[in-house]
Amino acid sequence: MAASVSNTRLVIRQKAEKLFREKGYAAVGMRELAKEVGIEAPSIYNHYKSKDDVLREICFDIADQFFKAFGTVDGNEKSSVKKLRAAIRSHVGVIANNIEASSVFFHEWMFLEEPHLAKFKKMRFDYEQGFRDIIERGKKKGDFKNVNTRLATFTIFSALNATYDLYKSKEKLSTEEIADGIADVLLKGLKG
Amino acid sequence: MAASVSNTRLVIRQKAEKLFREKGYAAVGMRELAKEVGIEAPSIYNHYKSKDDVLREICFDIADQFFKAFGTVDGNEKSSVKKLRAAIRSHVGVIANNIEASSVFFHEWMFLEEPHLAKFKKMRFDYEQGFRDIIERGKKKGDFKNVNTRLATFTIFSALNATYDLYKSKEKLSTEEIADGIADVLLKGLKG
DNA sequence: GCCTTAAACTAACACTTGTTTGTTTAGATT
DNA sequence: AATCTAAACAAACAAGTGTTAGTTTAAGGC
Repeated sequence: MAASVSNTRLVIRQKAEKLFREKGYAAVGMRELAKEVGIEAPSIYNHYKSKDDVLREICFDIADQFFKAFGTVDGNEKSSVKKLRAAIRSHVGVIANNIEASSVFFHEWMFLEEPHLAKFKKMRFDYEQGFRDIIERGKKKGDFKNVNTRLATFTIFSALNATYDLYKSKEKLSTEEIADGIADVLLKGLKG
Repeated sequence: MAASVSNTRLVIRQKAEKLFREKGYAAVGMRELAKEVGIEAPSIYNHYKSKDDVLREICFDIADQFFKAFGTVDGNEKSSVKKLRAAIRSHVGVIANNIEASSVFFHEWMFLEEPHLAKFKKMRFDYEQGFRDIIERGKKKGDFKNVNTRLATFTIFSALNATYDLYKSKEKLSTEEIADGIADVLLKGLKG
């Protein structure tokens, strides 16, 4: 039941995620990708229309996951601090469940071809807007300091989107430790 | 006087910084780079040994600047908070003075060939160690909260190394505003 | 006016790029 | 057993890759 996607197609995608992350999209050839899968390059075209098609699937699948995860953050009843914490946890959770793919999402999206590139940029802006809204409302309610919203959002995403590096390092941290650790630094600050 | 480096060599480097940043090292060809300079591809080899040679000069020059800038951070008399602030200002200052090149430094170093790649990694580790030391000493002195040093350093560098994005955006911020704004968020936190 | 030298050029090399074409293989369906 | 189909393959395409060889151009010092 449910042979919805062939196994080969899935392997192609997983190996693409790994290779695109390791070497960058432009530096990975179709023959190299095929070899990693254990087939010949033209066989990939039985499963994907083009090289760009593989990248597109990776990037937009992660984008969907970010939106879905943010959708679970409760809308109105929590405090801004709790809301931001929940959003950070959701975001880091998606990265944790898609370590290689999310790294590709963050660093290789620029190789998407139009019109998908424009659509991607819009989606990312809309997603980030959710975070900006939390901060704006939090500032008005007095939950947050009167910081520059853009600078704060920027700092948050910079930290969150680099968490890939933490997962591949020696000192193992759980997703909760990473999410809460970063949230602590961002919310309470370093100063003792 | 002081025709130490020809003008063409400098233009090659500047255009390389721009193109490597825009499209990624692997996606930029020597013919494309040459065209941007206004010469033919083989002429580049009168000034640089190879494509990798161009990337190497860009990356290691920025690395030197980071070390020199960190060297100006006063060693012993300041509080840890002031020391961290000074280090952040120095770091952001280097990025501000080398917007394109520092973006290449952060995203394209992986394309360096050995043995330079290994040397680069070591330099970066040593540089980051300076920040880890500040935080460690600050924690011992009670200037900082008892946070996870690695997580804190990670958060700092994630934010600092993405500042390139702030410079190319519409809402113009000065280097001081960016450095102090990020430092404020990191030190004092968002919570009001 | 000649010689040197730096830096440009054209032409080409060997190889790799993403992709298409046409064919074969193997497994499932009838 | 015959048919259909998904998915593999080898061969080849045109274009592009970094780089080298050999040559020409142009400016400066004697």
